[in-house]
Amino acid sequence: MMIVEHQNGLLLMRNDHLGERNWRSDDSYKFIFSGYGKSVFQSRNQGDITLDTNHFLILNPKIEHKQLHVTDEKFLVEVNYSLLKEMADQLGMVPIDPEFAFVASKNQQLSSWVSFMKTYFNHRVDTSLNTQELFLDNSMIQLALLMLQYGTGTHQQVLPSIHLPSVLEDVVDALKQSYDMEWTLDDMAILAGVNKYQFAHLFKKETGLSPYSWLQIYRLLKTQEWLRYTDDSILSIALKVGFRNISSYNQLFKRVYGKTPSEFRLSYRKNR
DNA sequence: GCGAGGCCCACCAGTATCAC
DNA sequence: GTGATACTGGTGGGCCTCGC
Repeated sequence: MMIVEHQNGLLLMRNDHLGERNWRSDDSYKFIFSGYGKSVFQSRNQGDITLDTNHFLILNPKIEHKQLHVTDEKFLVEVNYSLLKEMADQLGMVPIDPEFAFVASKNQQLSSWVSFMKTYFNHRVDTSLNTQELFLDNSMIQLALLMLQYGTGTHQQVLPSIHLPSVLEDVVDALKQSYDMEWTLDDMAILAGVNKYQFAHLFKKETGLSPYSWLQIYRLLKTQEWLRYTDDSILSIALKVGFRNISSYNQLFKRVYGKTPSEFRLSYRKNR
């Protein structure tokens, strides 16, 4: 087991005690990475989430959660609220606290960051405290930036772009252009030129989300701007982006952010 | 009374898993 | 890698509550 503490957070790698009985919650953002096989986490308000190999999850401050299962190794970084908020401000993101979506994601740059950190800490020799402090100063800033860039959340209006195989790239472009249309798995598979089983499998492997879930999350992110800056009804906003009724929109919003669209709108206006 | 939003439930499309 | 199938979760519609 290895725990490295730093003024901006904490890094933890362990191969024992991979399940937790107790609910946890504190004031930091948590970056959780699944390096070997499946990991399952549970949030008190948002249900369970499964991470496959190289998928990550970001938990917001004060989210009550516990880890149900981890394969072989737990990799977790706590990033202090103040660092992430400062980075978000410097990047000119919306003037509210970033809230990350409760979804599994995959990103090559974050996978590389984790891999580099593991190599560094597994092979360091006689590193002085000053050296380690300096290394972590920069590493935590890098992670905070990557989280804001590639973690899905309220600070974004579209899903972060990632490098995809060309067979998926065309489908994702079409979904982005026509997100308000009705799509079926068959439509997407035909566009990709593969059968729907292959397509669904590949899509999940590359993005961390199933095709339909990806589209729903994309639609949901699109609605955030309307919720913040207009007085349009929740119903009309939901219909605008392609949801067919308000109840499915409400359900998804609550599962992803732990609050309803009207609560989201209210919290933004309170903090403005 | 009316409209907006939330909750509940049955149905079915989409997803995960397993066998080949 | 592909296809079948059991399971999951999104959808649609009815009903309830709340505020105007």
